[in-house]
Amino acid sequence: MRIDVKRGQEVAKILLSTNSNEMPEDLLPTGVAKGSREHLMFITLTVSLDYIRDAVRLWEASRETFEDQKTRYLFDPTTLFETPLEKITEDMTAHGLAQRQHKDPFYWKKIGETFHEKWKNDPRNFLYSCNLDAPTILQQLKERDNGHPLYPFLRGEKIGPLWIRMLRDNVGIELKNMDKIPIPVDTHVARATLATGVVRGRYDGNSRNLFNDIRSAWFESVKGLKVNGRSAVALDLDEPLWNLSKNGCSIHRDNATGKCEVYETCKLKNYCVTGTIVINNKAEVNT
DNA sequence: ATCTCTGGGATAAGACTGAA
DNA sequence: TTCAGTCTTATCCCAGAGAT
Repeated sequence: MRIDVKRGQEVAKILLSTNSNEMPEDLLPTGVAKGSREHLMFITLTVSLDYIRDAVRLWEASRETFEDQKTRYLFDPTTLFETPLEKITEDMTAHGLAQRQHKDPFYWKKIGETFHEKWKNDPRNFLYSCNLDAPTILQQLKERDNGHPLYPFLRGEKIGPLWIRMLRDNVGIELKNMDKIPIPVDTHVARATLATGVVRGRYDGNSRNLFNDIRSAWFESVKGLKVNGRSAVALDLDEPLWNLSKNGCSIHRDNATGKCEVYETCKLKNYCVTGTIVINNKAEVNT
């Protein structure tokens, strides 16, 4: 695969200059103050389940769970620590929050327990212990206890950087060295990157190597660009790329023409490439 | 003839595990 | 460290049954 940095810069420039669209995580549960500890817990625990499922519905289910007095405790680390797994499982199912009926509640509880036991019930203590340095936070998420991850689901290659971005964009926490954090590559970011030809060529195999190329592509492409008067970072492209694919590149994109349903109005239509783009747990690309 | 419903099969998806 | 395989369930698609 070839990484076209020049093209990446042009695409990034256009994406950064367009108004941001709403993301599934932007809506707060009623009664929660932006930037509060409750908000931070809401974002932190919900994002841990933000994979292999419809993101819009996940965040909806999580809001409902928070707004229900009977299940709100699921967002408090100390109560998670004290509550038996069976009860947590039952309550996470009530509003459709748990999709994988065993794994989701088990790891949700585990994350809560870690914040209870290590960080006095408040993830902000964890962030301060990392000196609010984004790369340190990512690295510390990998910590294990007797071989068991302390932050399961939060520590992954996609979720980790996604959490960092949400800390900045949603919770409003300023972190250092954000330029060192890779873009969280999910199917949408991958499809948008490939459909715009920023990474292109032939690929058939495990998607991991391809995703590495995509991360490099955006690291390189944002260099020298500005957004809101500061230097742009790769994370700034997560939201626009995600929406680009969600609303376009992945909806009935035609391999032969490269066009999708919103082609005519898309600001990036001049960058559409033709050819196969298939992203599953394997990737098949020929653009 | 046309609809609604049901169930089976395939598919998608990212983290995790364990083997190499 | 890398790679292949496992886990898990909503959703889509389609065939066939049954209802109108």
